[in-house]
Amino acid sequence: MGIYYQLEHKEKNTKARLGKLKTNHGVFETPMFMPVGTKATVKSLSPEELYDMHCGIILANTYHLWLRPGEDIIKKAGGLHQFMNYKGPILTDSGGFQVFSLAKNKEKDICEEGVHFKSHIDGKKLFLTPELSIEIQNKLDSDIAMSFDECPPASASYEYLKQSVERTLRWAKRGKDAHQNKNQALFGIVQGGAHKDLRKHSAIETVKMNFDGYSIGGVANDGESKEEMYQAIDYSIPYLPEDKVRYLMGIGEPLDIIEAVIRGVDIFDCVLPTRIARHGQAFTRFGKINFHNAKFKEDFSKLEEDCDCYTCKNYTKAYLRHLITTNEMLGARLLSIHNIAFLIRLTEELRKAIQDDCILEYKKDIEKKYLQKK
RNA sequence: GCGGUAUUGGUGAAGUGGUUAACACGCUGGUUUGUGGCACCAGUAUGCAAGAGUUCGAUCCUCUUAUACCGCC
Repeated sequence: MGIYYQLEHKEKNTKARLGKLKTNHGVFETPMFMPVGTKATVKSLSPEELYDMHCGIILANTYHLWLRPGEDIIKKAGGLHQFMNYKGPILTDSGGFQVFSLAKNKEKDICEEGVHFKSHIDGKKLFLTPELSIEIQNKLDSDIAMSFDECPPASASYEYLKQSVERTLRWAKRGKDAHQNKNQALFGIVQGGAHKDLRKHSAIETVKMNFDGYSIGGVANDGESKEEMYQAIDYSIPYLPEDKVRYLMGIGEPLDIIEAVIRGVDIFDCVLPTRIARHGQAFTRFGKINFHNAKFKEDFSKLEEDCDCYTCKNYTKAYLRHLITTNEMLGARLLSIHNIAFLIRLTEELRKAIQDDCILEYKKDIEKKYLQKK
């Protein structure tokens, strides 16, 4: 039955919206942050833990699962949910982003038919097409599949972006035609860099194809500025239908999430909470903190006193610093738990603020604390 | 007591009679936004055991002292 988005409330002063997304694996409220589990695992967390953290939906990656273990094995296992024992909704990214990062020579490797690139595992030559990406995702049986798009950086030339948008539209159509799995939703992706006309055109034409939801892509791949990100959102949102969910791909800095929600976005995904955790950093209300910093050596307070995550309930900063500086795997795990909990809580608070029509005040409050640095 | 060898930053250590003493680790900061990559970037000895001498110039040569290790009495 795919998915169903229900708009529940529009915030009075901004474009922020509160909604519910119904999937075959449960309902979750939006705005929502989606942790990234590229290889069918959110690094260091068990699927059960994630589920218990009220994580609405997680993301897995078509490209990585295609290479290992292969979509047929996952199909044999009974689909991605069965395979990884995750009860909640799962979205699969199409591999479009990996194409961007793995195709060496863009001109040569990206052609109308699809993309040539080399496996990051063994260097084997691979060819991914919109049809193949969708076919793989059909087999993975995620709740939401993503269209296979080209994901150029906003810094690309206008001419390049213009052609890229057209190609992504053609690929979207091909993917939609190839989509077979009736239980799986399919999202379209709006591209066009930070150009008003390209975003508008991309959005309008993508919406014409009538996808189950819409994404804004190309804002988190190669040093896009905040300004470019906001433009990409603002130029796309007006052309997206109200009754479909909106997903901003790759964004996860707390303040960026707030800005994007205010501009009308519903869902986010980002590797940041788990990646910075592995590098010893944690989100807090008072900004990001770095456990490599010597000042935590004898700090026996909790990471965040008012956070109810497993890490904050049980461990001190001094211990977390010790785990991080000694490169113990528990350190990365405990910080990942906290960082994901932090972003989930942030979206919870945003939903409350939308409900109460006070998201601008909420933003001001959070910004003041977040930027002051402890 | 006599001989030999050694003594370079927090650590392990390169090195040369001549502008800013290599490298690694550690340490101190920072970066990370649809995850190939627990990664990347930056800073970190005004000084080469101490003192004196030779020299235009010494961490590198000479002497004295200290310390360590190895022999011998």
